[in-house]
Amino acid sequence: MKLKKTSIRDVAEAAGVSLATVSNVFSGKKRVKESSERRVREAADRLGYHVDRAASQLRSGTNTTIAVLVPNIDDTFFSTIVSEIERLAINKGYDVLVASTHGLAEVEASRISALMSWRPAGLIVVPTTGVLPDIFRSSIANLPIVLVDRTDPKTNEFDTVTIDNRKIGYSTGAYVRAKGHRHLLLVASDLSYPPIASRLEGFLEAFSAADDKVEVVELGDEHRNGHQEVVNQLQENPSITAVFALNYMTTLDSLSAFSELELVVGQDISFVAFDDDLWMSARLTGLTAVRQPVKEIASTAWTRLIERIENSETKIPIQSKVLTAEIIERKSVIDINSRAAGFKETKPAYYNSEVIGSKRI
Amino acid sequence: MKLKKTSIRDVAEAAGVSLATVSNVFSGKKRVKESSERRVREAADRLGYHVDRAASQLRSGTNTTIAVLVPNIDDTFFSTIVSEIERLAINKGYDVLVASTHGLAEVEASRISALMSWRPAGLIVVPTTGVLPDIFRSSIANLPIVLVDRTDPKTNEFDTVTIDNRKIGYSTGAYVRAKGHRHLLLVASDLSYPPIASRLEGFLEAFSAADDKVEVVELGDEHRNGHQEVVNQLQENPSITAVFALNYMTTLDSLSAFSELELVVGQDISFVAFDDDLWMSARLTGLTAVRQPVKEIASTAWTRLIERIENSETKIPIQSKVLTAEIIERKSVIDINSRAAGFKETKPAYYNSEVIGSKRI
DNA sequence: TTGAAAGCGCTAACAA
DNA sequence: TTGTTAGCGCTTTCAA
Repeated sequence: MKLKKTSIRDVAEAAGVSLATVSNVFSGKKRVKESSERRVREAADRLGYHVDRAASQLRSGTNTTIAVLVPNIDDTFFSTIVSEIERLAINKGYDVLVASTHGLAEVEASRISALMSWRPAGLIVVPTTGVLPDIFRSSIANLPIVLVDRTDPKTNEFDTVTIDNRKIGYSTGAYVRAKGHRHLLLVASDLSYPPIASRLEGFLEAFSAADDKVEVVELGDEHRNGHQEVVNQLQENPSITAVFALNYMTTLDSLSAFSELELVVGQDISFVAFDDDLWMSARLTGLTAVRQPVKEIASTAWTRLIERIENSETKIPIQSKVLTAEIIERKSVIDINSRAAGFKETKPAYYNSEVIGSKRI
Repeated sequence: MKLKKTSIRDVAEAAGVSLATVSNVFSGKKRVKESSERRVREAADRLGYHVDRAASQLRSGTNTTIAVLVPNIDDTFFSTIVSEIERLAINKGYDVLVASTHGLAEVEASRISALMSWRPAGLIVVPTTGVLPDIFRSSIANLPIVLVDRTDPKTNEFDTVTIDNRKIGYSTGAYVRAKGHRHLLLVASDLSYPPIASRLEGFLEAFSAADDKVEVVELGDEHRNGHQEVVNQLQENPSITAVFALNYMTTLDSLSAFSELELVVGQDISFVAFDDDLWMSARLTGLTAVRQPVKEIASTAWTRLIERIENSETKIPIQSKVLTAEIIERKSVIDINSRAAGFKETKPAYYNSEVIGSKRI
């Protein structure tokens, strides 16, 4: 039962016009008499006709598709980027093709290859490993490409959009240190990822005085029971007063560890999370977190890409855009200075709600 | 500088074979002598050649693309579905085209239209509104389609995959009631969405005894300051002892409200969250939550779709698959019965960690 | 095992 | 304003 799909020819016949007229109605490239247009649209609707992109693209040689490759779609950071790029692209008449590597470096090359066979007008890639497959060099010559996040901004082969990881690491280090903390635990995922390494590096720069001490755990990017290692570190180093997670997954691992040790954040332990998310503020003790400007990262990447696409004749120099992350200060980092200075210790805030509380129970 | 893309012809010339041979090397549909194959692949690599899908698809009439349309990619529930479908599809040699409506019903029709022009082999749609645009009826005749989540399983036009929302609503109602709660607040997003309405309905069935009382707030699907309405309800009804959020966004709104009122979950107020997420267990008081079998939803939809695609000749009857959600019990729902019966009130668990705590500060 | 040639559905160039 | 026609890059006969 392989009934033929309706084609431009069917519509032309049904509307009593030529192929070219139908084409013009849908492409809008040439004026069509209103009455013809109406008949064409009516026939198309009735027959359920949609322009065939494959044929259109093949014939015209133009392509209004851009491809996006991310490590994981089910990671807020990446899905927000994809979502934002899609919004901007559609707005400009482009369609977006999304692929993910599911965090597998060996999948990356084959996914890129698959994307390439769509002949996209441009490519936005969040490299899974930070190292680009060689496939890029040969097949991608001359295709607009923007690399995002997990990449070295100092590369001079492609445009890049990153955040200043060293700087936000430094700022966080300085922030925590100013609050009086001197022994700290850094929870990293995979130190071989450039952004993670830079965050660490920046932090250590700010936290390098004689009496400063930093422990580092590397949990890997698979997060299998990562919190146990955090628990161990905390137990082995009772003088640790604060923890800084270097990405979202290790933020969760850290919190799990606190929960297991029955440590109250912002009371027994200070904490800085990475990648702000809605739930971090929907707590009694809001989590102080590093917020990456995700949407801005996406829009910057999009702007760079479309600029190259629309000026493919011009030689535009490679650009590396570095954006800035910020610390959203909430209540999870205690100021030890004031305590040391005899600051009057108060009960946790929610104790004041005993009245309401007891009314309810 | 419009340098021509390398085509199958270039590869054929470089390898000294015919077009057909190159085609066969990449499609694998006919045997090719090993030496020819090697020369072809070598030439292709050198020239950076990838089969042009548009041309391939146009000529062959076959299409290995499936399209997925969701309301939002940056929503864990949907992005997990997309991610899982993509994984399964690629495994079978299909490519996935993702589009989102950004929650806008009026965008839905145009997105579907755009997807259709790719001539996909099948379509998986999470309707934004629960009402399908008419476009479906005309243009989609005969195309395999599976509707997921926001749809009425009783439809007999398309295959559907949903969860038993009424049942999980009922179970939650029964659970909370068994814990002794009698006055409760339900926090809904948009009651016009079938799943939300069913959850509510099921809950009310279990919570309908003479002394039961349920307040319902509808916050809308835009979640602008939704938590304020929860705060109001809680203040107006001091006898409310438990809250059930009907979806993920209202879960966050509820928690924000508790935080604003300085109510400790699992102590001053009982709470059941919707859509389990990692952070819900990474807390001192883990959140009891309804977990939807997201991956199973995705794989079921995929299985149904591929079945139809691969048996397009056969008439398969419409199927409605209804999966079951489950309650993940943690600590956020207090058992009021035992309290009422003179249960010895204990300090919150983390008080036992004072020793560790004081060591740290 | 390979090659030659036709044609998928569309758009662009040109003619009317 | 509309119609005619060639051909985009590929796959699929069919013949060698």
